[in-house]
Amino acid sequence: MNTTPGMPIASVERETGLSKDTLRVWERRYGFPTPERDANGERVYASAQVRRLAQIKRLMDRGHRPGKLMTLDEAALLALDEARSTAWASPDDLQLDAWLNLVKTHDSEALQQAFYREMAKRGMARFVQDIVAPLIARVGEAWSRNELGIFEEHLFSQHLEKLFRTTLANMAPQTGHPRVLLTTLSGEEHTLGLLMVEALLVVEDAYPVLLGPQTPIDEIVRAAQIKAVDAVCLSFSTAYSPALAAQGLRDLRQRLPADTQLWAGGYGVKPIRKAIDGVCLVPEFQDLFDCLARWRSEPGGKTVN
Amino acid sequence: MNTTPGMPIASVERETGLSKDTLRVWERRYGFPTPERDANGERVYASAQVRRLAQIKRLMDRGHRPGKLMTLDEAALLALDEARSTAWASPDDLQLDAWLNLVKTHDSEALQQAFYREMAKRGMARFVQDIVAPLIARVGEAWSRNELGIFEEHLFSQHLEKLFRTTLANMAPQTGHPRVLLTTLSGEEHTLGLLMVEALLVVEDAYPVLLGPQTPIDEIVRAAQIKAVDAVCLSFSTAYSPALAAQGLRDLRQRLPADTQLWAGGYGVKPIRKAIDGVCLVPEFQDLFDCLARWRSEPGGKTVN
DNA sequence: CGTCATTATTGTCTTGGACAAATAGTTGAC
DNA sequence: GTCAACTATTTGTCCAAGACAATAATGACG
Repeated sequence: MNTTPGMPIASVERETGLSKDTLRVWERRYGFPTPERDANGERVYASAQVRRLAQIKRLMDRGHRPGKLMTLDEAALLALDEARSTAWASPDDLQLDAWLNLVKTHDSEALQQAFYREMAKRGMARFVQDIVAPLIARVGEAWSRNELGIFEEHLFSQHLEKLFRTTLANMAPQTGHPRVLLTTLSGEEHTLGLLMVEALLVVEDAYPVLLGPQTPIDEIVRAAQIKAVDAVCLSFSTAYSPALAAQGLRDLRQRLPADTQLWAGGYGVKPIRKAIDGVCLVPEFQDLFDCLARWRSEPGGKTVN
Repeated sequence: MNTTPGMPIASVERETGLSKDTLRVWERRYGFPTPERDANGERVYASAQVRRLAQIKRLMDRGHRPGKLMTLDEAALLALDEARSTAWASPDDLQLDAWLNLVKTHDSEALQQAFYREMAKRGMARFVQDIVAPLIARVGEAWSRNELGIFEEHLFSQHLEKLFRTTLANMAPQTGHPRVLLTTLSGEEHTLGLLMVEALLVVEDAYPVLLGPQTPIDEIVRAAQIKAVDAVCLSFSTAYSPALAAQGLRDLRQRLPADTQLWAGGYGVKPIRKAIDGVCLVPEFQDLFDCLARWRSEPGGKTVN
């Protein structure tokens, strides 16, 4: 029996990354979503609507506004999804499509081998920028289009995690500058971004200190002092609310010593338009090298205001 | 003169893990916390109260109830923090104390080397059961007693993750029976338990499929079918509500094919008294070997596709 | 001492209103 | 035509007080 019982609002919040408040206010303003009610009068969302909400969230992270998206039908939303895929055509696109297919068909061994081969061929920096980052975006898009499920996405993530962990273990740096603390704020649980940054920093002779995800702000401050790092680098995925990210960065910047730099990277910082004082926004991996170069050009690593 | 002007409710939610709703209802019911208001009438929490909220949250995770905790003063809370769970001494206890001290003093290199040495000495199975699992419990206790911070706990977890990932990568099994899917339910984000189980399964010639944490139930079912596993193994940490775990296990058992076994492990299943039909509870690692042996002795277990 | 029914506790959901930050649209000066 | 400043709209988050179901604690009874 494949009955679709529907989910409560808390599950929808977890699945889509849209807050309960947002879900309720959308229903009030736009007339979408239209959840049923259970015996207790609480919202019960049909799974088709949850999928659509996730798709809308993806499109919003790309810059579209909810007011416009709500008026569109299924076909129009799908057209918007397709639009960008074709727009960003690059020489590597065919290869990425082939790999996306390996993900869809759960061909774990072929995928793993292809990863190692391509990393050896291009070197770490280009591998991360040209292959891994776009492929992660592709997988996310495919997920939002319901072309693959959470299962495939998790398996894909596990392969990448394994790849980076083993590669990094073999590179094992015990020295280098600057020393960079890698973590995320509470609520951001994606680790892959941190691993990619760690790999890039290691090949650039920096010394990353990987702390894992979800560290409260005052613990980040304490860790930065104890580990004597020159910079703190945070990662934000698309799911993280830009407003929360900006607030967290301001909080952290205030408590962190002035001579400790603060970098913020990942797709989640792209929607942040307004620059935050004393925070270096790193929306693309390329910008990470700029941050690194800027630190190295400064006298003694001291920040000059 | 307070250097920290205070934080909005969203930041407190992020820092403490208490929902906005909970924070507001506590204020209404118990008269704590007592945030100031800004010009717009929105709550502004003093950092001292945020620290106290975090402390209360820790005590609640250990089983205390908020209604009692709210009436206590600073000293009484600290007394509860210090209160120790009954620890029975074992020959390895001194060694565990020494290692806990390495965690407290952030001596990463010494800890890592001690781990590898001890694993080589005892073998994987005994290393996991006698050293890693008790040490994780120790670290959890020390954290709840405020003897070490989230920073130290994160660093400790990262070392263990690195250890297991690299060891597992080198063992890299491509075959073996039974095939076991490893994951957690949504809401349980701890991965270390899964990695330990994976290591034990590999040395026992089973074939684990690591899916990572937080897979929705219907995706677990789909993954089990596609990967043609003989069993699904879930992990629950102490933080996970036993009632939620039991409910999730019943739901999953109902949707999973009858010939696919369901194992549930971790400290989180210990409080589950009532056996669940068709679910094998694995509170200790030793019980995992029993499950494995039982599968292998069953007539259906020997059939290889 | 265990088992069942009752009572207390506690987190989450509800509604509808309000407002500030961000974005879009408009006007005017150069 | 370009850029700046001003106004209008959009949009996410916060607030209040009430309600209820799930969990834990308590008491009654065999």
